[in-house]
Amino acid sequence: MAKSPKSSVSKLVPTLPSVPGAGRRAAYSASTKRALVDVAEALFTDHGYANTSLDAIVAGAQVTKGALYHHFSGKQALFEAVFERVEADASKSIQKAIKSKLDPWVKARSGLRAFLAIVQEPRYRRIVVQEGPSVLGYERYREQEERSTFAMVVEILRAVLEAGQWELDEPMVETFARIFFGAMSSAGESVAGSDDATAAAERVEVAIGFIIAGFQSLADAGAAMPTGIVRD
Amino acid sequence: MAKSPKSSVSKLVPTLPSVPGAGRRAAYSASTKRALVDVAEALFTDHGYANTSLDAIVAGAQVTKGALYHHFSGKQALFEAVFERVEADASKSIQKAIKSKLDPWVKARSGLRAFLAIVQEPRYRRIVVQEGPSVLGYERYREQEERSTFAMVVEILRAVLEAGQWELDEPMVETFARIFFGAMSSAGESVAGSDDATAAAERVEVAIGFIIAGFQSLADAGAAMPTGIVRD
DNA sequence: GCACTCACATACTGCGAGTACGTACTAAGA
DNA sequence: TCTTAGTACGTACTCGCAGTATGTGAGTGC
Repeated sequence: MAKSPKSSVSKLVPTLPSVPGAGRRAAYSASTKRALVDVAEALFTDHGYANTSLDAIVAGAQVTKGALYHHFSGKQALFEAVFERVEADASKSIQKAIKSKLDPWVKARSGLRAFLAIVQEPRYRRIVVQEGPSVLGYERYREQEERSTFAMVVEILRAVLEAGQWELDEPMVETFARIFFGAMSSAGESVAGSDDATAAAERVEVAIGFIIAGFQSLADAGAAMPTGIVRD
Repeated sequence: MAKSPKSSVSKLVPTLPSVPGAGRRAAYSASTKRALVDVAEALFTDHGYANTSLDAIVAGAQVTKGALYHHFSGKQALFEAVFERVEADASKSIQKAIKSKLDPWVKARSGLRAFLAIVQEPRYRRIVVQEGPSVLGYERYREQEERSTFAMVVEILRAVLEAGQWELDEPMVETFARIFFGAMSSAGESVAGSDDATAAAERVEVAIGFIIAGFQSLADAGAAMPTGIVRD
């Protein structure tokens, strides 16, 4: 039967070649792939991964399951594509906020603000924070974060440590980064879930600022990073 | 048809009445319900929520879907029962570790150790940390945490603040608690995912200990909690 | 001893992910 | 320009699984 796919043409024809792998063919292909990711992102954000059917996604993108399974190996792979894009956007946003900042403390504060803004976006909360670990599995989730948002935290942390004349070995930097990253994520949730997001964001800034102030206080007192573990 | 449920009898008969809502009837009922939750916990932990079929659960518990749907409204409700039990156990474990500790700093350190131990248990990682937010949805997840593990953090934090002569309003305590809770969860993950869990746990203790030291340093310097927000 | 209800068991339905296969269009070579 | 190969889909199906409708026998209160 197979009626001609007139519908697929109707979904915004891209300004033809424009891409390296030129040719109308490749352009159309990229277009449908993007359409799938776009629709999937919206539906996953609104209804969650489990409550979003592939039928709904392909209907929204005006294609069929054949197209979907041509571009992605399955539902999870599609989710991962969405996940990566959301993460990449977040990463870029933070990057933009912290570059050009020279003072590491200012850098840290700017990065925090950028992150707090991002974590209030529904798509980031739902797709990355909420569903990410469950859908991708912890391993893949960690791998993804490692080279995006988490990398930003590490970068900022290194700058701060260097400025504070502190020396830490790699595992310890990693540990501190984890702690800050977790603190920020959780704090971000509290901001996003709050009635007055602005006020909540300020409280978080104050709280983390206080922690940082504690660091500075230690630095002023000439404290060294503890190498041993303090027992009761 | 309905062959007599000889199988259901074979799954460890409970020491009969023992419960308030006595009678063999209630005892059997409670037994099968527990069996369902037990098996579900094991399977959810091993294979995750989505990859665990109800058929597998009822098979493991030696009952049928009829029994499951008699006790629970659905798969999600069963998961929630498992979730609550895991959380309750964790909460008890921490409670046990911190009660009897008078010094608030010691209390905090003990609580941290207990938490780091718990977060290394596969069932807690998988069911609470990884799948919880996604399966229950963030609202229900938060509600559950609020009155268990998170409550412990708040309790400890209050003790520390009181000892430090610091005064914070409620929202600010909440904010700090969120931050610490997030830091600990994330740190716990890093511990659980590490090759050498013991060493990783020590690093986390050192790192958080350092943060706490910063607080103490501020306290010694007679610092007040900042009420305003520091701009760049 | 009888009615009643609780605690299940059985059999079925519908939805949704994944698959097998067919087809139109297109880019490249002759 | 015609052929040919492969890409980018569309169509139609299967199978697994959550949820449902309904039956039934063993306690329990009277």
